[in-house]
Amino acid sequence: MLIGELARQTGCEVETIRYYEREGLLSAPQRSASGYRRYTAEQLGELNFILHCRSLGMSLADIRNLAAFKADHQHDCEDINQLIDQQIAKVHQQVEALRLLEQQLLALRDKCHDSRAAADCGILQTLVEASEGAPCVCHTPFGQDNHGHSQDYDHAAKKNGRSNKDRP
Amino acid sequence: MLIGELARQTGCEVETIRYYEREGLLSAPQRSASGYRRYTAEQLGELNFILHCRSLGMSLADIRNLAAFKADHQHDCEDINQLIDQQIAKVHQQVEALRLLEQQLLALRDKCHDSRAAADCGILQTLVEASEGAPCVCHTPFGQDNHGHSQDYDHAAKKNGRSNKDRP
DNA sequence: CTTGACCCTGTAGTGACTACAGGGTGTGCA
DNA sequence: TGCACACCCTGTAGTCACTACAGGGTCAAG
Repeated sequence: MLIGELARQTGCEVETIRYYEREGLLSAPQRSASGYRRYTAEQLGELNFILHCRSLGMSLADIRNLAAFKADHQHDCEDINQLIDQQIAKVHQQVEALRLLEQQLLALRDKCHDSRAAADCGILQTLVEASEGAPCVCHTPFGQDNHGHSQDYDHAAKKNGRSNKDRP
Repeated sequence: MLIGELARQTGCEVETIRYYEREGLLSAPQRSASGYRRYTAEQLGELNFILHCRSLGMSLADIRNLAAFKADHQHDCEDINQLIDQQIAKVHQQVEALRLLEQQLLALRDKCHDSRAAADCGILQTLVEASEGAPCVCHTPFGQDNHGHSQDYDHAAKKNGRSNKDRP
């Protein structure tokens, strides 16, 4: 099977497949006389494994590790469990950070519901005052006196990633 | 004030400040005879505004827009409200996607609690079977018969971002 | 013989930084 | 005066997981 067929069967883009090969995640396939990649069912499984792990939010480095464990049948699976535990912890932290963020944004949003001039906008005023050192509604949503900003916000929200599906 | 002092006062790294200037978010400061950047209190406020917005998860592009609205006092603040609404929607989506992810990982984790050989590890087995087309516990956590993987997972978790705080 | 779909390599772009290299400046101290 | 050392400068390249081209080659059908 050629790379385009593999792409169709897995829903993975051709260029992503080549990228995984370059990164050493996917084993290099045999080549036809003209240099075309020829994939087997085994490699289809390999790619599906990678995609499944990716859909669980694992990094390519994690997947590389997992694949190594998979190849080494005698390896103590405690390492696998740990990898999943770390992934759970990471995702859990992100959920918590983002939930806090959502609360902060909602508190900020509550500062203005009208259509006024920017100069009178409660949201903008709140943001400007916060930048001048005032305690801000968005970072003190529950009346706490916390100076500075949330310490454990880890920029999880900075990537507004999109899947293949919601692209036009 | 020199750039190092501004960095200390804001908790922002020197190189990030220069980056914001390059990106046009922070106005270019005056320079000393030897070319050193000299910042005023106004620019301190400007940077704090940016950092505050960043801590709310806004992109630099959003912050650029917001700063433009801020400068144009007569601008209808409906645009500001909309920007915050979009940010809330984005964060909310990410929270939902990550919560689903967490459930999936927990379901997977439940497949193995022992210390066995990798060949017998329930987690690994589940992942391998899933890559062979079997319905997987992690992507059918509630007994549904959903083929393929979660459609609205938007790679929110793929950036395992770290803040300044948790670096060694 | 041409068309058009497919394949190849290699490079550059994304976002929001971060990390250097290789140099210049400013201040304090011996 | 010489030197150490902290600070500053520009410019470039790296991070992650792709994505998008450019510029070319291959292959089957009509």
